[in-house]
Amino acid sequence: MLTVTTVNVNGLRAAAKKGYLEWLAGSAADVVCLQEVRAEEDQLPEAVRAPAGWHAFYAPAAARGRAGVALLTRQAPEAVRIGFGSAEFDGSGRYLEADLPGVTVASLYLPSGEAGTPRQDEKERFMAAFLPYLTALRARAAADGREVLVCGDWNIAHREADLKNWRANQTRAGFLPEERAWLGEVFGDACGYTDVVRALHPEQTGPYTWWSYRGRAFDNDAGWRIDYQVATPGLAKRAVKAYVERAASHGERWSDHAPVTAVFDR
Amino acid sequence: MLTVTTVNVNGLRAAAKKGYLEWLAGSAADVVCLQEVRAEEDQLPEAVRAPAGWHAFYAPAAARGRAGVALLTRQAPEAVRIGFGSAEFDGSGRYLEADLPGVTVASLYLPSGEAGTPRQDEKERFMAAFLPYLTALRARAAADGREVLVCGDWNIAHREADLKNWRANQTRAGFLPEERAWLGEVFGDACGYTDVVRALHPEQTGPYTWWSYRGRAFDNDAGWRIDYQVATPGLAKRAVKAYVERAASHGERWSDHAPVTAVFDR
DNA sequence: CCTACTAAG
DNA sequence: CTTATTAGG
Repeated sequence: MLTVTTVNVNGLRAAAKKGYLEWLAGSAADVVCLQEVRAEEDQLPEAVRAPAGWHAFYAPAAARGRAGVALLTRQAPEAVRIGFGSAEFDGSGRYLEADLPGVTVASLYLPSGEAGTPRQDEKERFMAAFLPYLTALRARAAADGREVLVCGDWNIAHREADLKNWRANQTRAGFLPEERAWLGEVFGDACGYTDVVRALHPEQTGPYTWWSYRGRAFDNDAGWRIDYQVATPGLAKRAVKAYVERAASHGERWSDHAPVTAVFDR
Repeated sequence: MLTVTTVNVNGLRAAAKKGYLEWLAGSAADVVCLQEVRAEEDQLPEAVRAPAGWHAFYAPAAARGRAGVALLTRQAPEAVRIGFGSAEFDGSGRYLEADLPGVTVASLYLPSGEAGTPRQDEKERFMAAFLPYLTALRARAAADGREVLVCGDWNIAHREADLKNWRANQTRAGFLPEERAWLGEVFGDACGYTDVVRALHPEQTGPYTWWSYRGRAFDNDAGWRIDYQVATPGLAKRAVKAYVERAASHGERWSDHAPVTAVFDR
């Protein structure tokens, strides 16, 4: 079995003060993908930076306190790589991948965007550069006899079932038609990846993975499913279980996102 | 009797959440002078902006969240003026005065400074501009048959008894020789004001009015006396009592400064 | 609303 | 250490 969890921690230092380490201690995952670390390695307490029993790898953003992805693995990876060959984004703390036996696992933090602003243009540039990489990655992995799993905060809800108020959000970043279409391409024949959670739960609403801190979004379950495990078909077929930890195992919420876990047969 | 209190609140919004309003409700003062309000009037809850039973006047800084002085009076003043005729400082939220029957009361927040930096130059420019104003204010008030009381955070400890570790602080802003000499001029014959608390307690160490939030300054009583009530001699002679509220009446500390109160005979 | 940053104290 | 700011989410 291979168990993988992905979670946007919304600031690893803050999360660690609110229960992240207790959650991690109770996790049975083999690999944990983190997004929005928002810290350099040397800003993290040792127990947070490299928890006992884990190998930890970080891809911080050049801008202090912004973005940042990480990977925790129980077994040492064969290789770890930062970025996806983009001059603009490789130093932005948004993509990190590790080769484990038979599978490449990546931690992705796609830009959030904001409709009608330069940050939406940035998101679109990221999407434009990342789709061909995903296609090439799948081809490369297939040639090597490997599977691929790209976990993270994709900052796009794919379909109407993936967010609470889809009608009101059709003009908001994260549910724009062009964003949904782009994610459709990721899951389409040419690119060829599978949405692991949706494949196992095709009729379910959500499960949501993010609830804004504004208003009473969490209490009202006004959530979005924007965190995904995106797998090559051979790996997706081996998925036996997938779930979102809406209620943290240890009391309070330590992020505005919830951990998304998938279990794969070997 | 006229009772006047001055206190640097270090952010009125934060102070209000920690006990300032409860302290004010227990105050017997006729006039309260506030410094470091750090808010526009419209950023303050109504109960904080204009507490019941008080007339409230504000002189905010042009830079949001910086400096800012205020005056609370139980009786409506005859007049209220912002600034002291300085193009550089009148919009900086550092000086506000009100005419009450027979006395002009001012709330002053002198720049903090930092030795060897441009902020120390700014402090020195303020001092250079403010001393002649104090002299003129006294003359003008005398001609009108009024007394003057300039209350506030002067950001200078006058003598060795006015801070805990004077030896270690001789090169630090707030106890530099030129700053001490300048305050000596305020209290000297040419300018002619009196340090009300020191006049009533000539032999006492302190009483300190500020303890840094850094380290354990408050617990160790490593304080400075930098908040003063500075009066014309006729008013200073009427002072019957003066004290510093090191322990807030209502439990916890709501500022790094303590209220300084003086009671004057009519 | 929340987490970072930075300036100021 | 604490208060604000701003940017980003």
